[in-house]
Order: sequence, then C-alpha cells, then structure tokens
Amino acid sequence: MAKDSRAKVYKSGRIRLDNEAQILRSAEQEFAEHGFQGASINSIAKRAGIPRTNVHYYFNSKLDLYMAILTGVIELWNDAFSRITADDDPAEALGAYIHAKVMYSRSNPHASKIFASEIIHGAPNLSVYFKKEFRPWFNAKAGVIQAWIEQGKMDAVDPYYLIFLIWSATQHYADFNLQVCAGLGKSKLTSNDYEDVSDNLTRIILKGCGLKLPDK
Amino acid sequence: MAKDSRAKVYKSGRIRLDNEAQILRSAEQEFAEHGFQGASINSIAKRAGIPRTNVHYYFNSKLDLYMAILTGVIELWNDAFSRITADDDPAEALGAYIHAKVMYSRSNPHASKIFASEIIHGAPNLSVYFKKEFRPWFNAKAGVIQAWIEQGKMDAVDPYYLIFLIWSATQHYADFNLQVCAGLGKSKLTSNDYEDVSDNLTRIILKGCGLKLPDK
DNA sequence: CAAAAAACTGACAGTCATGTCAGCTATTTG
DNA sequence: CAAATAGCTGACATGACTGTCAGTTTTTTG
Repeated sequence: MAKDSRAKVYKSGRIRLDNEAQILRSAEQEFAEHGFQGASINSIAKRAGIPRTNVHYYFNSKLDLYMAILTGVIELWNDAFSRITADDDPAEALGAYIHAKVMYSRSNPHASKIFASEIIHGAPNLSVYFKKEFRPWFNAKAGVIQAWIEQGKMDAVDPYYLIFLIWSATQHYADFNLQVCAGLGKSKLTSNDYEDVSDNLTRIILKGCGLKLPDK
Repeated sequence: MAKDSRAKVYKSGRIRLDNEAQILRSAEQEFAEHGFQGASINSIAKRAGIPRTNVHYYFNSKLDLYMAILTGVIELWNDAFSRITADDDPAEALGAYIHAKVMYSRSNPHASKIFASEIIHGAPNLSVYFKKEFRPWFNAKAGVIQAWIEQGKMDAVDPYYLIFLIWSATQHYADFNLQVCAGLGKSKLTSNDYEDVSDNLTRIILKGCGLKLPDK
C-alpha cells in the first residue's frame, strides 16, 4: 500500500519524458506571456497539443508545473556566475559574464521573464530560496569582487551594487525586449544587435570600474 | 437622451473625487502585488474599504481601472527625462537623472512594478503608446546624448543603450526590490541605501562614459 | 500473448470573478 | 423643502478555471 502511493515517483518511459518536456516548453511560453495567474492549463495543453486532463496526469497542479520551471531557471542562471573566482582577471571575467548574460537574454527570454515576474509580484513561491540559499551564494560572489578590489585590480565600487547593475542591465534585454524593440524601431533584435549590446555594456561598466577592456 | 448618456462625463462632487483617489491607491497596490490578471476587484474594494459594486460605479471595468493607473505612471515617468537638453552639462544632467530615477524607485515602487509587469507580458494594453508616442520621444532624448558626443563632451557610446542602461539599473531597485533586500540581508532599504545606490551607479556610469563626477 | 503497468480521458464538483441592473438612499440645489 | 442628481447596493446571469476520479485504452514486459 505504501509502496503503491510511491509508485508515481518512478518517472519511467520515453512517453513520459517526451510529454513532460513538451508540456514544460509550452508552459514556459504561457507563463512568460501571461504570468502565473493569467496562464491557464488549458492554453498550455493546447500549445503542447495534449488534452488538458492529460497535463494533470503529469503535473498535479498548476503550481507544480510552475515550480518545475522556476527552479530550473534558477539553476541554469546561477551557473554562469558560479565559475568566477578571485584568481581570474577581473576585466576578462566580468566581460565574459556580461556577454554570457546578454546571450542568455537572447536564448532564454521566457525564463528571464518568468523569474522577473515572480520577483516583481513578491516572490510568493521563492521565499525559501531567498531566505536560505540566495544570500550565502550572493555574498560569496560579492567576495570575489571584493578580493579584486583589495588586490588593487579595480576601483573600490560596492560589489553588491555592481552585481545588481550587471544583472539589471543584461536581463533588461529579455524582460523589456518589447520596449527595446519599440525604441530601436525593430521587430526583433538580431545576433549583431546583441553583440552590440554586450560590447557597449562591457565598455561602459568595465571603464566605470577602472578596468581596461581586454583585447580579444 | 444623447445628453443623458454623456452625463457621466461630468466628474463632479467631492465624494467622487475622494473615492476615486482611494480606489486608485488601493488598485495600485493590488496590481503591483498580483499583476493585472491576479488582481481582483473584490480585493481592491476591500483595501479601499468600499463595497465591490461601488467600485464598479466609478470604474466600468477592471481594465478601465488598470489603464487609469498605467497611463498615470507613464506621464509621471517621462517627466524627469523630458527636461534634459543638449545645452546641459552631460555629467550634471545624467547624474541628476540617475538620482531622480533611483528616488522614483523608492517613492513609487508600485508604479514601476505595474509598468514592468505590463511590458514583460507583452504590453497588450500599451500597443498604441509603443507604436506611436514612444519612439519619437525616445529618439529625441537619444538625440540629446548624441549631441553631447558630437560636441566631444563624452565618449561615443550608443545613446540608445546608455538610456536603457540607466533605466534598467535604476528601476531594478523598485522591481527587484525583494531580491535586493534578500541579497543585502535587509528587510527594507533606507534613505541612505538609496543614496548609496545613486552614488555608485552615477560613479560607474559617468566614468564609463568618459565623464567626470560633478562636485556637489 | 496475457498480465501488469502506464497513459489517457469524459464527466463532474466546486470555486471565484466579472459585469449588469433595478431600485434604493443620501446629497445637492433651486 | 421638494425635485433632481449623485451615490450606493443586493441579486443575478454568466463564464472560466482548477482539480479529481472512475473507467478505458495503449504500451510494456515476463
């Protein structure tokens, strides 16, 4: 009996994996477009080409589905920053990080939007993450920048604010993509545009921290 | 008859003005917390201490109420930037603008969040604004920066990207306030914190554009 | 190929929200 | 103070969505 109730834990078969992936992809779009409350399981099911009740077979509730996406986003997100250490050259490391984040805004705009929307609306589903995991991780990363400063490698900017600056400036091109396109008079940013964004941001931010652009 | 149907246009009495203001205040909070779809007229009414049906007496639909707020936000928002001209000193003008925007994030976080959420989710209610008014205004502002560059007063950064940088960096402290507080280990940013933010951003961005900090 | 497991679905119950309207009450005004 | 206007509200019609469950179909496996 107890065994039976746990049976669902075994996520087996090819069918399950395929369908879960398909549902997650569709849900990511739907949540990005309409937010958690605005998204409907019905729409997600339609996007995925699967009957609504079948979506429920894979994900017990809308919140389950949402959380699966949200936690996935965060993992992917933190990865790019986690590799930077105090031994790296600051100009190179920060330049690479800015570039990676800009490209991430290009390749994963949905994820960025879902995350942003969650925080804007009070992060009701990330309170545990923000209360436990986030701060230690964030402090560690700020520590790397602080170390560079103490080694005299860059200006004594506040590491916390510098990180926020990089995050906001880069994520802007995913979250506010619509406004950016409207301002530039384009229907969509090209690969070149994103490179331009990355170059401009890198130039301003590195120089602003007293760092020289690394020659490529 | 035609006269009667227009009668509502005359927004008269003190009672109406009071109640409308109260409802708008409550709606701003509700929309910021839950987004357009997540907000309910019922909750707004409760916040305002007014029966739900009475809210409908003042605003025909939820969308009407939302639009009243959204358009108000945009007007307020554009004001700070609209005063800058090519004759101003760039360091001073940009510094003041950054400061104003940071302080705006402090005093009007709800408005910022509502605007951000609207754009993130595809700006379905601002399509007219973005198709008509926004670009000319935005180009004019970029033109001011371009003029400074041509006068040799600052580095040849792309004006468009510079504006986006300032917007994103400053609005971040309203929209992502929760993440910022979590990262800094505070429950709320103080007046001093916002001044620090403004100082740090100004320092990095101005230096990044080849401008000297104006001495206060 | 038959039994077991996984995948699927139609029908249902329950909840919550919006918007309308007729008729009520309070306030203003001549 | 009475007529006119503004403000208010209960009841109702309507629709959307979530989540459950029993029972069916498909797939896997021994």
